[in-house]
Amino acid sequence: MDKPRKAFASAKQVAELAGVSRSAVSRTFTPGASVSEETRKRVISASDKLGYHVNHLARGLLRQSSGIVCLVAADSDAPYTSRLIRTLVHSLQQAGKVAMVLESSGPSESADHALRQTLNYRADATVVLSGTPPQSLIRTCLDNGQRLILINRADQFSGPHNISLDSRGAGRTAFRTLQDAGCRRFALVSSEAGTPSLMARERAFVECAEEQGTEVAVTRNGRTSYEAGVLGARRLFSAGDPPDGVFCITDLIACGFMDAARHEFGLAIPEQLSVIGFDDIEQAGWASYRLTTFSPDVVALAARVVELATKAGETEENHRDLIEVPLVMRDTVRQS
Amino acid sequence: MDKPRKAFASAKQVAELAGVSRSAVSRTFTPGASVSEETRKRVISASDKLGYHVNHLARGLLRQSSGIVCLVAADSDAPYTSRLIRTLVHSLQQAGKVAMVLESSGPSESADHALRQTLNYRADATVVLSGTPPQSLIRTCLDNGQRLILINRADQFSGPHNISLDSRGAGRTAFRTLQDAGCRRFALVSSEAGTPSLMARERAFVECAEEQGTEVAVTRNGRTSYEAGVLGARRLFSAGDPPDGVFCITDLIACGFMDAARHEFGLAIPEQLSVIGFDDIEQAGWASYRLTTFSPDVVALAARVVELATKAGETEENHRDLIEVPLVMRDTVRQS
DNA sequence: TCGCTGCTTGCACAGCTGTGCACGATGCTG
DNA sequence: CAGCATCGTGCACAGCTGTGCAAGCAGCGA
Repeated sequence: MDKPRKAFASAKQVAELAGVSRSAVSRTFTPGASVSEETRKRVISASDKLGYHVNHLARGLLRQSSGIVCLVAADSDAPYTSRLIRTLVHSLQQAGKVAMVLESSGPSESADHALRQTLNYRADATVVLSGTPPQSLIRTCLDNGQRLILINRADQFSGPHNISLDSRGAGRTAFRTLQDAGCRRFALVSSEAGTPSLMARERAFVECAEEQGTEVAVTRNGRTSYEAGVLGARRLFSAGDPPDGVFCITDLIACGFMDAARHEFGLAIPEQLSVIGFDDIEQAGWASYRLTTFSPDVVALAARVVELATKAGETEENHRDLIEVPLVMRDTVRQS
Repeated sequence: MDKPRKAFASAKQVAELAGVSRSAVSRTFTPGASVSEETRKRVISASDKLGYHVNHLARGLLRQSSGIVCLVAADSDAPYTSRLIRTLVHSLQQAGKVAMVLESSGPSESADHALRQTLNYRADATVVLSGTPPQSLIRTCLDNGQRLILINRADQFSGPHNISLDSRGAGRTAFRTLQDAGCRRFALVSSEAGTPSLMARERAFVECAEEQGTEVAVTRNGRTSYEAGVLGARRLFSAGDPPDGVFCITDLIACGFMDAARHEFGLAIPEQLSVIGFDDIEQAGWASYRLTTFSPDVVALAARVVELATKAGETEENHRDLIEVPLVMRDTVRQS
């Protein structure tokens, strides 16, 4: 190690080694700039020798665009969320951007601190996947001209792009499907998270039932998790008048619900009990579940996000996308 | 919008509004710097009014330390990997760093391009979770003084920090546990990924069996996934002499293996078949599986990584950590 | 009152890059 | 051969911050 100080080579050093000006080096690595083939060769040769890599911090400083897109999520290890994140990370890379991931769970003070990173690093855009970031921060993002993309949040903000899955349609379709399968006593298993998209699905399901003159037993337990489904099943099947058609607001909940229904209460699915989920997580396709569920097109969603995050010009205020979510029929709803 | 140009406020503007020098602003946001209470108040008031946020790009440029830690992974949506990533992201945030996530799957050319981002952004450290980044890039990282932390890779490099789970011990414990449970015909279900840690577990299990004078049926199928387990079961149970004690190299594989064994071949677990996994993913605890498996302490692992990524001074060359992984007994191994 | 000490504060520089502008060289055309 | 367009190249500036250094100022002891 003969250079303990300057670990990274700078464009200046490359220029000296190649015998050209620093501008030439910069232009070599700027697509569309005017450089002769001769000097380009020499610059690339020199930069390879020195292991030169353009410093994106300095480039971002000058261009007012860091190339960073922030993804903020809570519970980013949940199956659906992690799939979405992975797809986004991949798509962003393809588009020449890079993803910075922030966890917004935990004490709100620390989440607040974390979210400020998106401003500190001058992210080109911020994508809010879940969780409830303080409104004040969202306001701050908007005031600073931060491009903000909210997924599945029906909040009313003037400015950010909104992309939502059609929760309303899904809730109604879920009810009709269960009804068509011959179910009579309906239930809804949810969590206490109170996310806009969860609430919308709940409301749509219940409304649709009321239109048909039917009641729905609703149970909400803790976080949106496997355990929430287990607890939901215990509540519904311990009391009298157990349901035979259940909409679980999430696949994770559905898995817990089905496991408890089968192993604790000995119920047969779909013979005695029909179940529908939402998300189409990987486990929904596993042989132990074969869950009939709504399957959002995550790739299309990610593509749309990247498009919004990348497109520089148009700041169409208060843009809204609504994506329809098809129902995938597997084996947890009785065939009529 | 009265400032279409300069979206973000700079320290200079804050200084002007507060009637102090720009240095004072800088010092206000630098812990341990010398500022009077009077000016600090005025600076903070002004910066709140302007929505000022320190530009970490410029700060990183000057300090030669960006505050960014890169996490590179393949298949980052697999349950174990996503849990590890989430834990790392969280721990890094607590330590005042921020995580940049890179996907190294896909065509090697694009992965190569993605990995260069860690150099472009002058990351303080790079953590390789999985996948097989080209050796040339690792070399480049090291040459540039990049702090590199390899997890579960037994590669021989002089320089990077290595943290590994004790695959060897796990493989041996798995065999002994199955043997003690009375199993006679052993099998190993793995993937074709050929990751160092997988290979080490395989070898240890087979070696231990050979020491006892027993043979092991080994099957490897595709990627490390649920399907790999399904295919493994089909192979092992379609041929004659089916096994009664199986070590699945991963929980994901174990889930697929168990589902196929039960639903396609009607086998009872653990009565006719004992299964052990590795990773202790969330699904391993679900009622449908209740899998006996090895449970790495992800939180401790993450803490160690953060410690290595943060500690500035000591560059103890070629450091190696080996973490023991306890076996969690659930219900998939017969009680003797 | 004088000298010394300690705390603040401003100046100026460094850190690395992208790009407008001017200038020189080169090739093409009449 | 002259004039012009084209292309490549270097200079210098901007973008934003952290910090060493020197200077100013107040306080305190003799």
